[in-house]
Amino acid sequence: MATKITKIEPKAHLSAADWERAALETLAENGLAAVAVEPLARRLGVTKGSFYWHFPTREALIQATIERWEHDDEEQVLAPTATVTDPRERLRELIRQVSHKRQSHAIFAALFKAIDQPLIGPLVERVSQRRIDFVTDAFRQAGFDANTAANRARLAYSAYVGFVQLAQIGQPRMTHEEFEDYIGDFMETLIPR
Amino acid sequence: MATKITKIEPKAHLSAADWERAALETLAENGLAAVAVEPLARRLGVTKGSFYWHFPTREALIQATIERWEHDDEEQVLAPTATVTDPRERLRELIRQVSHKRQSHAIFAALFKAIDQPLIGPLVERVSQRRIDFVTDAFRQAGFDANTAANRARLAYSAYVGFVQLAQIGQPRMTHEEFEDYIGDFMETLIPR
DNA sequence: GCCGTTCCATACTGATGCGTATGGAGCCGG
DNA sequence: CCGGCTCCATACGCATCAGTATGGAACGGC
Repeated sequence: MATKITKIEPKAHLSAADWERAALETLAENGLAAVAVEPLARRLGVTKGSFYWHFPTREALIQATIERWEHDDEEQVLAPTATVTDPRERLRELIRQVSHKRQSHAIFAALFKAIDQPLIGPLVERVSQRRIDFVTDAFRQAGFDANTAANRARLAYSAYVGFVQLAQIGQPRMTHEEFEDYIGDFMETLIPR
Repeated sequence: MATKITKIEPKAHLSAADWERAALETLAENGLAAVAVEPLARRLGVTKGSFYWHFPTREALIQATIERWEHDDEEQVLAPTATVTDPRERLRELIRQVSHKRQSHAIFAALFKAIDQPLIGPLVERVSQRRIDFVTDAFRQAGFDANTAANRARLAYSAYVGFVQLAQIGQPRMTHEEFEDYIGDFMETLIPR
């Protein structure tokens, strides 16, 4: 009767990867603070006796979880669009790719909320640097001088980060069409023709 | 006798406003979670016996603190620039005003981190809506149609929110001059001439 | 000087989390 | 079929924080 949030139940035996998956989901849904041993154990239908067999500490779980995420994320976002040769089209493709990954947005927003944590701050910094560099390169190849390209990349990435934050409160109360229109204006404003 | 982290010490008697000030500072420095009764009491050099005389609960302190902030913030940011008649110049003035308020950025970032809290989410939503509306109006007066103005305002506000977040990790590792240059490009890109 | 109000200290309870210690159930190779 | 390995349950200890109960010090009005 009591809302148990999200219990997953099955599976006789858990693996470390199971804990990491549950941790990432909980991170996206309820933030890093909710990635706690006992609540996770309840969610998985076991007790923390199980957890401490797979991981030495909570920190180790978080470490493993975000490392996996960092790896997967780069592989699925930057790498595919990097193959587009035309820099403007590459940027547009990146924006199209990124703008629809809602689960990814939730995770990224949760990471920003925990940016003061020792494991999370450096992570977000690494990821952000890579992404900004990626976008900066594209703008340079599109004809901007180094300085202007860096500024434009900062602006674009800031807008992305801000959007992800605002999406949390449904602030841009937009329909799907309005959103597509926004993305269109976004690209037209930031990417020169 | 050992001084704890940022102890404020003096003052024989505290008022509710003293607690609210300490709460806002702690919010900016260490986030909402750090706005806890006992740590705050330690910071103020008293015990929580004092706190519970001034406030019925921790939530009441947070409520009072953010209400004061919301009021002061609107009065000090939007109201002054609203008097500028030319819409483009009004936007530029707003950007200039906002871009240098570091304490305000820290508070706003902390609020976003706690956006899932019942008191904070609606607050951020109210404030964001006001600001976006303010900017949208300016863009419309600058000649944009309603739809494009709304999109441009969303973009500008998202970039602001994202910047505030990124400033936390010193991500835009910029000198003062680089920052001014960025703000210049920011305005040139988003505000038509 | 007495007294009540203001402000705070002390000492609880209860909840929740991390981490540890230990034992026990099930399965698998010998 | 038995000892050992894997995986987990149970029961601790320890810490932190919200909130309560109660008493006490200082101070002003009378």
